Amino acid sequence: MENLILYLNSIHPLSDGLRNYLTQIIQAKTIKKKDYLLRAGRICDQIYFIEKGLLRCFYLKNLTEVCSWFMMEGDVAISIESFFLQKPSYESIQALEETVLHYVSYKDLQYMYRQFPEFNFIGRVLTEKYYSQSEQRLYAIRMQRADERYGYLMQNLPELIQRVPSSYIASYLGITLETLSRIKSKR
Amino acid sequence: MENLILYLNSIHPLSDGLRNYLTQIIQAKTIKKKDYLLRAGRICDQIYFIEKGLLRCFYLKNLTEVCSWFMMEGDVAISIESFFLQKPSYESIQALEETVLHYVSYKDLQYMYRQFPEFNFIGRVLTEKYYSQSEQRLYAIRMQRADERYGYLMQNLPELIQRVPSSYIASYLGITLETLSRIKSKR
DNA sequence: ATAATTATTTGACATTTATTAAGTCGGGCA
DNA sequence: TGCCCGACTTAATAAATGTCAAATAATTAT
Repeated sequence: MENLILYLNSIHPLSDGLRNYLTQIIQAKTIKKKDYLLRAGRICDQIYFIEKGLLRCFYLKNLTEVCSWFMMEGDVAISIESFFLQKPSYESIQALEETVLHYVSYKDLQYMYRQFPEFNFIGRVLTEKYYSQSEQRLYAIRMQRADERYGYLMQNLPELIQRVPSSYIASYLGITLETLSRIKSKR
Repeated sequence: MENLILYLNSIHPLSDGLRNYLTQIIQAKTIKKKDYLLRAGRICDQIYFIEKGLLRCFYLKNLTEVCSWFMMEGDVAISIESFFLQKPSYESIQALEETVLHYVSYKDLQYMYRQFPEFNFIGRVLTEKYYSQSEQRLYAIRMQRADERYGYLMQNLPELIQRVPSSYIASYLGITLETLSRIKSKR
């Protein structure tokens, strides 16, 4: 938990009150490989900070799973629309490795935003950061040919390709496992 | 400008100081059809609020333009990564119709975030809102077949299809004008 | 109104990727 | 050891979309 508090403090100094409050309400949790952090249909009402591990975010489309993204050490894990709008999630979040998390509830977070105005500064900066990353992904996903999208991932997040099974990478790239296999063999 | 201030106030009440400051620094501007709000290569250092009109955001890819999104009345207009990270933009923003805007500079915005903590609340809420919308777009863009992506746009933003020339819609959907034309004729 | 320009549609063919099916590889375990 | 299972690869064919070219329709300027 110290890590997380230090990180938040580096964005904007935390008042003693906020620091104490955070220390009291931040919870910890470890989930095993294949366990779910969120199941489609439920409202994402916790915001998680990943200490260690790897998660995938996916949804069902015509009975098959479509991988929307991966999250790892240092990332915040939520289902964006579900958490921000507090509506049922269309996507699920599942651990691909044993994962260590810290988290707070949506309610506690809103309470902090009201009670400790400086916390909005931190929330804003983090939201801007993840929003920027999401735009980068949108840019990458928009590349027309599959081998270009793979190349972009290879260039920018080679670690993911190592840690994530090919089937999920293919799903994320919007191609079949077979096409991914052919792209790899051509390089 | 009243509109914009009322809108901000509805998210979180503005202190008198903030309201006065805003009144002083918000600028207005009208740009004509085909004029640019931002050119690729430059840093996006203004954040705009669209009073009336329509803009497109696009970038160059192998000598051809790729449309990344459209923005209209009530939207905030920036190039996300360029503005948040204050780095040169890969995309340009151009008016598709005569457009009336209000805006403030990045510097003024940062000043307000420091000087008027409550403004972070508003900034955070708006960032969350646009982030959610961006995720929806990502979801839509990820649909495999072109006719599904078109259908999604038709369902959720039929007005765009009316106001935006087909070539830009096709570019946004990641297909050729010819394919879009065929999709339309099949419906 | 008319010509000139631009936008959209249509057709024939090429390329990319999906689909289906079969084969290979490597590790866990009876 | 050897068999079984899951993960990955390879091949043949089909479907979706792109490319190029031409025709038609709509818009703009004179």
